[in-house]
Amino acid sequence: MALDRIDFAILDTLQKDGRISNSALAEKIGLSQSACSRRLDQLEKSGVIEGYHARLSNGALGHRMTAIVHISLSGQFEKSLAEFEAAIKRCPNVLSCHLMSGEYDYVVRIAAKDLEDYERIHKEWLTAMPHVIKINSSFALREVVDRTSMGIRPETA
Amino acid sequence: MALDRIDFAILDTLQKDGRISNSALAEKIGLSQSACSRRLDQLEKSGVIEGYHARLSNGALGHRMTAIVHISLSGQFEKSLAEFEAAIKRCPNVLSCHLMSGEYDYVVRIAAKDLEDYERIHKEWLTAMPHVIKINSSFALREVVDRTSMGIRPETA
DNA sequence: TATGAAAATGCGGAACA
DNA sequence: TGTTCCGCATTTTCATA
Repeated sequence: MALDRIDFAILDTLQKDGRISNSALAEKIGLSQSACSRRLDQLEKSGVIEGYHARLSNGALGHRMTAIVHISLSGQFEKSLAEFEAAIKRCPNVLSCHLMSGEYDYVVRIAAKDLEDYERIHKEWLTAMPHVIKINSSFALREVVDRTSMGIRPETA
Repeated sequence: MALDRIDFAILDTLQKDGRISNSALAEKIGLSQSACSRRLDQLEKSGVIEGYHARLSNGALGHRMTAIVHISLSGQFEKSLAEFEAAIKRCPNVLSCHLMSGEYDYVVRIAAKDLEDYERIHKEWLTAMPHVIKINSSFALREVVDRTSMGIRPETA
């Protein structure tokens, strides 16, 4: 799907305010309401927009600690990977998880209330996952940036 | 702010569908439209809901590669950290960045079109940031989980 | 531009301390 | 008796054909 600068403007706006009304969006980017609505439909149907989500404050919900955990499995067979991934998806404290090249198999970001809570998660979830042989935990002192998608650069929008 | 199970149900729903209408939300959680709207206002004003965002497909926008980069600075003075963080915030390819305890100072997640694009980002952005003395890049083979906030567990909602 | 749907707001009433 | 929250009705705003 080919995107033009108006599409990028729509994406940029919706990335910053996912609940903006169609009429406000149309006015902001200088399009009629109907044209704006049609483009939005296209962007959603084509999969460029995957969904809309409320961003909740982990802190306000009592989760003030972020851990970044490097995990290795005992083997890299696809079956082992699939079993581990199914398990990690079930853990509600997992914010992100990537299968990696390099020294460790997975990098996992975890939200916890505090160190005690992290200990629980480590014990009840991480060490209980199938095929895990090595777990290396680091803790975030500060969150500097956190977004799900790349910023739309002004020069492309 | 004290949250009850109705609040958790609202948060859970909005996390999954950030553009749901107030009336649909009210019906889903079994509340009148006005009561629902008031609670939502409160959740927004109190900071539990930080915002609403469209989730864009990095793939559909041409960014098919995710790198996880560990970065060390030459000193951990607050001034050095602040200068580095100001610089990293300016890079549009940065998805997340955390100041860490442990061996490396920062863990940074980066979106790139391909390896060539990553080389450019590495050269133009990462090595150009102030106080950086060590950069260690790993590449994601697969994204298993990616969310900004913790899942609301059914038993709490 | 028109029509119906949805959101904001004000008011009354119930539950509870 | 004061506070908090629900629900209904009105007004205004918005989505969509």
